Amino acid sequence: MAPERTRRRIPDATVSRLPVYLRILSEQADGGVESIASEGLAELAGVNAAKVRKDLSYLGSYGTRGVGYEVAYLVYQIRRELGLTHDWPVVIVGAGNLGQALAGHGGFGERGFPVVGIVDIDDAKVGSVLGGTRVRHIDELPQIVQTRRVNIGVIATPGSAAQDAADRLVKAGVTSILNFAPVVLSVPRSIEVRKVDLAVELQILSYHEQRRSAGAIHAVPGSTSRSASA
Amino acid sequence: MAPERTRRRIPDATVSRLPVYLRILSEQADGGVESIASEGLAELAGVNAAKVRKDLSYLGSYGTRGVGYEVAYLVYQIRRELGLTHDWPVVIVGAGNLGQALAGHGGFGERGFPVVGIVDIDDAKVGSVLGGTRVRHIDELPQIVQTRRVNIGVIATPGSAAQDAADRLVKAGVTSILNFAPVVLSVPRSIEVRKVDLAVELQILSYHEQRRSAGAIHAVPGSTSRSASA
DNA sequence: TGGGCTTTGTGAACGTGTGCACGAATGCCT
DNA sequence: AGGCATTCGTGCACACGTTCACAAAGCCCA
Repeated sequence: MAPERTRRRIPDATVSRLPVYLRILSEQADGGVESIASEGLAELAGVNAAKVRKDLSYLGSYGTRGVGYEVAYLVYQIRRELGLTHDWPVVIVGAGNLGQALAGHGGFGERGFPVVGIVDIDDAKVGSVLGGTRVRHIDELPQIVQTRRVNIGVIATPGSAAQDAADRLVKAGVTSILNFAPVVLSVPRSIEVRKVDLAVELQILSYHEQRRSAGAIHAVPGSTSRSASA
Repeated sequence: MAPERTRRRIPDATVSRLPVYLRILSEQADGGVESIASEGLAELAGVNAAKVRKDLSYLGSYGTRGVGYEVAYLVYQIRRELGLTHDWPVVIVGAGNLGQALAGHGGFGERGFPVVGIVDIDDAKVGSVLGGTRVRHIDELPQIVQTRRVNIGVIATPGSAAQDAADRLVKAGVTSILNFAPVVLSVPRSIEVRKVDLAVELQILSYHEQRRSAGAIHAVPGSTSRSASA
């Protein structure tokens, strides 16, 4: 008895590219560009032009044939679709190296994700100030989440503490989690989890390096062409 | 016998899961587990058992029917396939917030990716010590890459400096890049690039949150089941 | 006004990834 | 030794994602 989809479902692959388009289009808008063709956007995004058109078509038909897309309007539509018309406060769990870097980074708030709380389980870390936010004890998590209406939590703890952090976030009412710990989290299915794992990324690169040195006695021929311009 | 000299190509999706299996299997080995079935590994990795078997089958047939996989041997095989039989030194470009966190993280070296250099373009940052490594000027990059035989570079600069960092890394001889800057890099096709973009991840979560609040007036029914055990 | 040029939007073909279902292989028990 | 329970390896069908190719739709200019 699934209720009718009020809105078209956008494919995951497209959703993951929309933020890239959005950033590029915003830059173009700042640079005074008013209109852009799928070809141009594709080059800047490093993808195929047909893919750009198909991706944008999921938002509706906002292009003009023979002309292209109006940058400002496209920015507005993508922002609306991604839910970026208002800020999403986030709370960071873990005030170690990574938590500090994330909080101090600044890019969060500027991009619509203000850090409204940092918590740690270690009393020694509580009280210090990171990026304008005081570190509080993890027991205060429910209060922070509820008073600041936080939906998104960031786990920046060591792997050993990540599952506990996730449990606490879920219990406090967070419904989306960005996990930097190298652990497969176990959470209710209704919770959206995304994982960023540096070790995995490096190991994937390692695979390709290994493959390169194993197979390629003769080097890849003339591959100096560039995929996109700066 | 060594039948095929041409190494089977492993699908990208599989390559990205092998590091996860590897971590889990290593933990199991440390815990004294000697044998594991695809079902068990699948649960720990949060994936389908058939997928695990298919993934592992690309390495060759290292399981025993009716029994499962020998953990230690599987660890060895995955490490070999991923090229983790030796260390891969990495160099970090950018000694800002993120670069400092990465260098100080420690997880790099432990996992076979020792940080053998950190460089920055800002003289003010040169000379300070991060995670046991002294920050050097970016002009020294070629020397570091060559003397330490570095294949992998990490870009931890602001977006505005990322393309320059990439150009310098490529020129210095690096062939794989892990990019944390929110920029689509333009590099020769022969260079392997992986991108980690916090803003993109948060915006994807935002999309799902927005969708949740837009469509679901009535909440999803009883979805408290867990996908995997801790 | 009409022809030509440009660029979108999308059907269709192709490629990649996922998951089921089942034969084949192996160990264990009687 | 033979039968049974278990688990791997994989063929197959389906879902998802990518790319091509082209008609439709718009602008510009003579």
